[in-house]
Amino acid sequence: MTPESPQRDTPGPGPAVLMADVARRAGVSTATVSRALRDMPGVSAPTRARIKALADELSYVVSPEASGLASGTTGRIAVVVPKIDLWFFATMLAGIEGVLRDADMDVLIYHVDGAEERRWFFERLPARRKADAVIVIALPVPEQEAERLDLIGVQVVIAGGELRDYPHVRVDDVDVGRRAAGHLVGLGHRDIAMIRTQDGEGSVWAADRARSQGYCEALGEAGIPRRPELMVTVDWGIHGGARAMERLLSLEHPPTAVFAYSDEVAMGALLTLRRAGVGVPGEISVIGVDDHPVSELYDLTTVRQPVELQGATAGRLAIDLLRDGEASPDRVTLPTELVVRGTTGPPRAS
Amino acid sequence: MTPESPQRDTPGPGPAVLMADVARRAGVSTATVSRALRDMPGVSAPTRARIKALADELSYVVSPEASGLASGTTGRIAVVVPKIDLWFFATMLAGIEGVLRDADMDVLIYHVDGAEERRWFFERLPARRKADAVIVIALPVPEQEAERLDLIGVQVVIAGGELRDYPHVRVDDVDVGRRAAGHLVGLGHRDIAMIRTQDGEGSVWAADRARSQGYCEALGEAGIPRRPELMVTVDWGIHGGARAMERLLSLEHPPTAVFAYSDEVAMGALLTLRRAGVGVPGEISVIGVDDHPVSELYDLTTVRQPVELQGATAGRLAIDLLRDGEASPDRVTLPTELVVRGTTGPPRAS
DNA sequence: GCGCACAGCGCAAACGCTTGCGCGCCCAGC
DNA sequence: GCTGGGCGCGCAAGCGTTTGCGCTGTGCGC
Repeated sequence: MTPESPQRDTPGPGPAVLMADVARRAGVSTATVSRALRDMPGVSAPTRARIKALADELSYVVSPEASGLASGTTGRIAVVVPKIDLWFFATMLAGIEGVLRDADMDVLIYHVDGAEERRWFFERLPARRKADAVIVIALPVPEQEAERLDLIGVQVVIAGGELRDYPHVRVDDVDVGRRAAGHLVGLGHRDIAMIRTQDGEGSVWAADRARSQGYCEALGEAGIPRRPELMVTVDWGIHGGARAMERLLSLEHPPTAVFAYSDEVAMGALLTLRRAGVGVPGEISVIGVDDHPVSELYDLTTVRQPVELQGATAGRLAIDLLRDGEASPDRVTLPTELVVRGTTGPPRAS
Repeated sequence: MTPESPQRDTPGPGPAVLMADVARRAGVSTATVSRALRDMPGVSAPTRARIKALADELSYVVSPEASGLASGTTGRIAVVVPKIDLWFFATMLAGIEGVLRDADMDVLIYHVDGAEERRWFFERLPARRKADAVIVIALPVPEQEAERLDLIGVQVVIAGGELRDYPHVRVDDVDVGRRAAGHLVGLGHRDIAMIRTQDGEGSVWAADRARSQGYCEALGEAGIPRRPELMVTVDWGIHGGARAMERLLSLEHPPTAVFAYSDEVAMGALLTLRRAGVGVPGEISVIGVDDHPVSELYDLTTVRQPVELQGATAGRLAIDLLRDGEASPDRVTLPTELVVRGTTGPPRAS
């Protein structure tokens, strides 16, 4: 009779199967199992195959804790994301998650929404020691708080913007603004408004500032005098856009064209225009930024930016940085594209 | 003078400070430091205070890997989320993240979008051994795949739906459907359509099935004969809603009211109606589900469901389950609420 | 005045891996 | 036939915490 041995062939609740179990059944040491499973040299092909098959059969998975302790690595990447319920950030996150998953990295998220949470995050740095790298999706951070990121002790990558000297992936928002306003100028508009945005706490984000600058530059190059009252600032989102448009319509000389910070803002503006019975683009043209999934449906002219790709690129950057130490360009600017649809046209012949 | 070139390998103040460092400086053993920092008994108040202050000063943080290895716990909770770029899921995630962060738990996300990724996820179970619990945000899973969740070896909680016998947090979607359709019936409508949805791959999700059932029940109770052609199924989202409405309008006897699976679908329907010049609610009433942030702006009547709260509740449930083993009710149904706004009204007197 | 209980703390054994090093063994080259 | 060099693998020392247990010293009851 063979000595009674625990028959936990069928994995299930109960003590997890350890590397030692695999090693024993394979008749090798745990060292060899470890090397075999991670495709490290020093294991013959047959042995490696046998071990892998066995591990598979026992549905063995390494303990990330133990592995991490021993190797000094976590296999995780932290992602700091503000306003996760906004399309832009969620999509960016999806892009990041995709490449990280393909690289067998886990994704830890830190939702940092608002100034208070931001302060808390940078004060406590809860991500410390928990990941091999940190990806921060663009959010406004005072220099003083940003400095604390160095304490985190791992690579930091910025997605969708820039921060200090950290490697980043973004689009050229000044160019975006110039392009959008330029399109309107090219159509013959001279009274061009811009709807700027701020978050719920009144902070203007860097992307907004850049797009505004582009807008100003485009008007300047066209020799169009600035009309400050055509620049309105509202809270993000559809609501803000709607309110902004109301303000613009109430002007003595309303604009003939509007450049909205984002497509969502533009949709809000469109809503107000429709309610007010103002023809688009007959009386007023509208252009946004993003190419939000529903923009096509609204026939909205926009400057498309590759959001998911920005996330994916940032993820890849983080991984490369981790592996090669110093690889690939570490300041990436992705291209944008003007998508002309039905909400922009020449100004009404006056 | 130190001609030594600047080391770029100093991303932080040298090697991380360990518990042993804290212990030495405090003149105690690491055991005491460990207990002190985690507020465990066996440490005098003065000692504890001294240790905490010191740890703070050295900005010490425990190694999650080491701590995890020793304690057999990870301090992490995995969240499985489909379609993270949709408002519903992102908001649910935000709710979960909030309570978990407050409980000092980290959140690992697994974006499982589509059948292929789903199969892959349940086949490999990449979350295994990586978290103390898993929260699955409702997605359709074949029984055969769902069974594999047991292999994960930790608590599983379902948010926004049900799955097998796992504890869950959700709303009563049958009731939601009954309520929405009931509202329309109450207004006097008899030709009530429903726009159902499927995901990009043609699967109808459980919530949709439930709401449809509620719809049928409401009509049945009112003695309204079913007109199968009034039940159309389209892909999620605004686009789907728009297309569905087009189909309904092309019917020989179009409905006088439409119950859309969600607010986003309803918005698509509204868009089509506006384009077609159909008065709302004059000629056709529209009701959705969710109370999406922009629904108010569209003056959309809807059945509100507490999305973020569902997430938060699921998170809390997971934590309680972890701590007390078996606490609190583990099958929670949150209330919904009919929000009557401007897109529903009595049918046109015929 | 003698124990006894208990508070406060240290010792050291896990926890489950990774990895530097060393030891056979087989084969090729002289 | 000897030797040198790999290759394939095992040994064992960590990796930084947690935690059961044991030790000391104080205060209290009798």
